[in-house]
Amino acid sequence: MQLDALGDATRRAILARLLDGPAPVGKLARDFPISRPAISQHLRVLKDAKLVLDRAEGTRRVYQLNPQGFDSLRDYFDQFWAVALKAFQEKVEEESKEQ
Amino acid sequence: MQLDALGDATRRAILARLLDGPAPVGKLARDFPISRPAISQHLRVLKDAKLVLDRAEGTRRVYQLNPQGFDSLRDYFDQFWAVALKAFQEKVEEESKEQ
DNA sequence: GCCATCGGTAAGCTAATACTTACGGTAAGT
DNA sequence: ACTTACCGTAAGTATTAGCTTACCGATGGC
Repeated sequence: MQLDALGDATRRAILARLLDGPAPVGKLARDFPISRPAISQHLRVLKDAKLVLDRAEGTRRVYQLNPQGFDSLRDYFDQFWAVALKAFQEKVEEESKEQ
Repeated sequence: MQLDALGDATRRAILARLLDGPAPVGKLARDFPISRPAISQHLRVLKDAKLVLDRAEGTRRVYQLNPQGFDSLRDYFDQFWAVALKAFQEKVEEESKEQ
């Protein structure tokens, strides 16, 4: 589930960083106060969640956002949201009936 | 941040349960395989994240979804999504240029 | 007033997870 | 071929987070 991967502030920061464009692991590591292996581990979680994808580029490994994971997350969220909105609406109607 | 609260499967299940309507703590606890205090603790996290709100009802404490948290979460997500989409688009354009 | 129900919180345990250092393997440059 | 740069993974540690039991206060019914 994508939300498990998003439950960590560092991973969200990495994703935010990738909004500026693809970046290799080393560059990301330099931008963050934690070690390169730590970044690698976060990237693996994000990759498993399909939130990022990677490609080899010479000796570097470039990571970028993966639309797929965000799509399915959006679907999940929209669906939840639709049901919730309906529930709120019904509640409001009920309350106005009680008046 | 709401995403920290959503990073736990049990809390997501509690929220999904609350889609069916408001419920007191005890009822929620009976619907889940964990103890009542555990539910209470999850509810506190959800409340801090403004994803649920609670009201006293006699000796019971009834919890329900809080639109506020979902709104701000949606804003955050939409904003991220907009930037990401733009990034993808620019990348596609760049690639077609390179052809 | 007394007892039962309900729920929040504290304390403590355990398991998960985020981090570090150390190592190894691959690609590029000289 | 040798060296350098880059990165993933394994192993170990420490912090965090979720859970349980135990306790306490508050409300409501008798």
